[in-house]
Amino acid sequence: MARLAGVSRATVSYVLNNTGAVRISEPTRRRVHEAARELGYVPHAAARSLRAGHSRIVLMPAPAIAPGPLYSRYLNELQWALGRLDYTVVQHGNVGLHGDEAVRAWAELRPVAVLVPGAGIGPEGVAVLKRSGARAVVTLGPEPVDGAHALLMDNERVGHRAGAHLYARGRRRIGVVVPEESGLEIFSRPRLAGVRNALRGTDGTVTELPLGYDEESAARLAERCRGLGLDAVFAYNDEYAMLLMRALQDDGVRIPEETAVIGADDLMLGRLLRPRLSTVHIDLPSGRYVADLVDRAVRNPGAAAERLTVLGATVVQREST
Amino acid sequence: MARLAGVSRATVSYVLNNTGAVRISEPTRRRVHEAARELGYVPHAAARSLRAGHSRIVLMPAPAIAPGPLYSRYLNELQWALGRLDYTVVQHGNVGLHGDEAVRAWAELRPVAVLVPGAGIGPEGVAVLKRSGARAVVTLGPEPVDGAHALLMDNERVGHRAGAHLYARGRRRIGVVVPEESGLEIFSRPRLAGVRNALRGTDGTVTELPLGYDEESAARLAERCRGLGLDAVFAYNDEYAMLLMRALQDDGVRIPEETAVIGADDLMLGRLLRPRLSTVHIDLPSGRYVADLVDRAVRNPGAAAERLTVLGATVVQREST
DNA sequence: TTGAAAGCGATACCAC
DNA sequence: GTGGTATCGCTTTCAA
Repeated sequence: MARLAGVSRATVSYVLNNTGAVRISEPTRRRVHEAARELGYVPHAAARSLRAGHSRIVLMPAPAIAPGPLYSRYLNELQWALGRLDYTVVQHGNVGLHGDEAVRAWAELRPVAVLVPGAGIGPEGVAVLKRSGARAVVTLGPEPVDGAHALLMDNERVGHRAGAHLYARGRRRIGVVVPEESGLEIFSRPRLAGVRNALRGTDGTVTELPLGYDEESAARLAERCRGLGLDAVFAYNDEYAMLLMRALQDDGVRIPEETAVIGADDLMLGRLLRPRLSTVHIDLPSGRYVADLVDRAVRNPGAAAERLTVLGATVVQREST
Repeated sequence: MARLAGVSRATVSYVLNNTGAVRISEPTRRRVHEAARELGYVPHAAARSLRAGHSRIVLMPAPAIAPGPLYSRYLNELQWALGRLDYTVVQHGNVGLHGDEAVRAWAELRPVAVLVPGAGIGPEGVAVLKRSGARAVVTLGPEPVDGAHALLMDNERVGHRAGAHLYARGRRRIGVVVPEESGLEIFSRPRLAGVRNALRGTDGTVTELPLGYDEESAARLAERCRGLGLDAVFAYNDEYAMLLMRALQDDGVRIPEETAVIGADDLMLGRLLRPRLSTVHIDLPSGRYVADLVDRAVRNPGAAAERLTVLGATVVQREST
């Protein structure tokens, strides 16, 4: 390539990588830089990582369905933080690939670390990734996976907080909205379980309420709520809560007097409703924090897998409960 | 590697790639497959694309700020469609990189095609990508870029539709909400311009209204609206519309009688407000369609750059206008 | 039907 | 200081 600019490729490599051990004369450096710019030279990541035996790629599977606005904000923060540590963050769009296939598709890129949200991987998957050169595998999900570091997003706790809050406010017949949309079970099931646990051993009851993300479904569910005699509902997140709350109001149900409603995720829009929507605010770990964990794991691949619970959940009471 | 399983690496390559021209004996194939599974062998994408001279990677820069829920749905559809055509979709998290730097970071991965949303690239950028082996560069944005195929997201039209609608409903003093959050200008500026164009030469006036995504900002703006004597507002999208509408209502403004409000993007949540929010529904091209365009461009890199306007905008009148 | 060997681009070591 | 050269994992051509 740019050795057409007068020098050998080795020299080019030295110059462009600013190798400390070897000193190149200033005129030569300039010639190389100029030639590079002129030819629009861009190093070949594949060749480099082939030679080096590893890449600086941190791979994340792109989620099949956006879990909510929270996630994309979080993702950007994380990308920024990893970028500062000189990693290249890459989201792999493996829609339609499952389990093993997906893992192999990720492994082909030989990422130095893999960040898996949800439940997209098992112990064998982790092993495949590690054998293929990944120095760190980090899961972000409800439970740890053997061999991988775990950031435990304890959604069970979210449900527990909501359940305890409603019970403390005197509610006994509690419904829990679970999205019908598939791909959200990883989050919604633990939230439901959390409510159940909060009410276990009390006189409260918990009813699962499937809800599709559309108005007809909400109208049907509102009607069903009436029949069930519920006095409170915890919805998967604020969007589903808004949907149901509207339908209940249209049915003449007074909120919170007859039925209390609480959501989760603390979206801006929940504050706009009347009554203002109570919610469970979720604290995700900062991007910095996760980025540092990844970096530590990469530098020290032998270390024991860390397991950290990283999801703070606090009830924000507004007017709907 | 798996040649420890009895055969040469060439044979392995044949078997795993199902090469048609060479036939391998069935027992050998089995031995190779078994060994591969046992060793957890995964081909090395870098080595392959180094040798082949090209990859199957379609690269998209990950947007710094999610333009809305519409986008993630669209992205998934696109990823799925490209996956079916055997491309590997990769979102490059280049937060903090600008212009040229970002383009070079993308080029390092030697993608076969690059899909750039927004205004993230200029003609020189396209040239760099092409020199580095990209067989297709496609922009999704307001205006075409030399050398690249363009899917013209004509946000000007969105604003135009909204402006024309409001004017037709008898409104004359029209405010246009523009997000204060940076990164959204690519979408918001053309929408504002569209309203201006729709009202050019009439007795209507257009006022730009900056709005941050929070309640205090909305309250301030609501007050300002009163002073300006506006009788209609077109908001950047439904979320900003909801925010402002709530603030106006809290100020005692009757909607739509005193002030009409219309948003854009046709989000589910807009229907839940009272009055139901009017909106400009946006038709994005199907993932299939864009995937086919990319595939055509890759197969036939010499062809002239296609320029297609791919954004349908229709006013959905509900109760707020 | 299989094996040997060249070569993709970048790098690191070793001579000059 | 600088220029050859072997090397990474894989595909492909050529020979056997």
